[in-house]
Amino acid sequence: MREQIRPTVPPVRVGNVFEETMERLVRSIRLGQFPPGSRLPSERDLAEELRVSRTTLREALAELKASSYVTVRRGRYGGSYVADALPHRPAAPLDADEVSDILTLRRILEPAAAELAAERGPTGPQREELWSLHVELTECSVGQYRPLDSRLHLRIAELSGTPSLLAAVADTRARVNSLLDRIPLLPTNLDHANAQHTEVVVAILDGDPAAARAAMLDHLDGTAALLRGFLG
Amino acid sequence: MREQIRPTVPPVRVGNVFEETMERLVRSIRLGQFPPGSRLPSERDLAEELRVSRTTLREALAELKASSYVTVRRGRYGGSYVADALPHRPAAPLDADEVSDILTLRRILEPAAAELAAERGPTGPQREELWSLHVELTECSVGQYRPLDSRLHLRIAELSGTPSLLAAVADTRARVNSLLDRIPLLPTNLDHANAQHTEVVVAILDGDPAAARAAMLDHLDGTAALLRGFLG
DNA sequence: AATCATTGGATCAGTTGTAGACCATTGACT
DNA sequence: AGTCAATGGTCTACAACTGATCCAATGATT
Repeated sequence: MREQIRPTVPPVRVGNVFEETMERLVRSIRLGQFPPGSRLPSERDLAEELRVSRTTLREALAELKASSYVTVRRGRYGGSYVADALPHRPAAPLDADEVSDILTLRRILEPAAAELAAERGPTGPQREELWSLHVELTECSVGQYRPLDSRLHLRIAELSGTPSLLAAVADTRARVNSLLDRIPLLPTNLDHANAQHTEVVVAILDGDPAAARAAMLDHLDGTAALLRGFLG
Repeated sequence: MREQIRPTVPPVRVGNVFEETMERLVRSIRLGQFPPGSRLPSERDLAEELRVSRTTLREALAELKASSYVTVRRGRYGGSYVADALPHRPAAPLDADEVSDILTLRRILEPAAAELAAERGPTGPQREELWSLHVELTECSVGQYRPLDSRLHLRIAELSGTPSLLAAVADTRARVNSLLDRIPLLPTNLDHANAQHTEVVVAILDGDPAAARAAMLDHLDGTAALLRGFLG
């Protein structure tokens, strides 16, 4: 008789509400969803979006403030403002299996997203925004590169017109970011990445799905090689 | 000045713990992770896996029992047993955007999973199990088809050797299932699907990635057309 | 027939998270 | 200079969830 194989059922909840909330916020900031210098929604609004009590949200915000992710100002027109340069994270050791897992999934998702974005063809304002995001990325300071890079990639995924794909890309990108935090950010690589971004963006604007996919694949394999290199 | 576009931050938690637990169990059962007739882990074990108190888990199980997903027996060697034929779900109206969203993502993930599975090449026991799952599917009763079908697809995703991909496939498959629950299960389609499954499985066993991807794509587009047809 | 480990069933004190009201502060606007 | 709406800061009563203990039932094993 065949041995009964039962994949484990993943936990309903990881950590408590406070921890999850905290993680969500850090993630959103590192993904460039709230770019450096921008303002978070008011506590009341954010709590509602996250479906969390304001009390709990405030605990998380206090933690973010303590780790200097944000600065908080009171009064009307006050709020929580994202720091201009994000704090460094404690570097955990790289696990080869995890690296391979993340990179494999990303290699499936992002080229498909770029391809779909090119197929759909962005509207006028979307075209301008996509290009300006790219330009902003080439001009920003090194300390702001990662979140703005993520923001560009997420915007492309959004242009695929497939919300679930965007969510999946955001998930993997958050994980990739935590890997990238463990290796240095070299100017040479940035130039290379910027050139590749140009290719991807142009292909999307040209409505050339195959080129968009190919350029994205090329781009991803670049950083993938970089990451694998740091595994020894 | 460019209008500030801020994608919404998804909720930290959807529903309360009870509802989430309940949903997880229903999902696992409908995905064939606990096939018809099989036994769930003991309440203590399940609660631990789901990271939920036994109290809450029991509330969810009580609900499952009430909707005749499971039958419960007391005493040693007792436990919760999955029903032989799963209950029908209330049919919500099909939303065209949601259908397209799910099908698009699935079309990205599952062919990639099949391709990777073929590339890797299953080990001896895995080969036998994969084939026997397929055979089981061709021989089962109509009431058991959906969960066993899902189980086969998940097993293929698992053979990709990429845990995150498996998780993503499971997610989309759960959503596809909820769509499929709204359209009838025609014997003609089943025969067709079984033939396509054969192609996919054979390609994987042959270690032919391109064929595996192509066969899976073909298979998915079949049911996709079916679903789109029911949108009018 | 008796044993007993394992399972579901029930209860309760303690902790975590929520909802809402209210206060304190700020700065654009009049 | 004064107003006031929106924001962060604080507190409290309430609900949800936990974890721990104990009870009741079952059936393979002896």
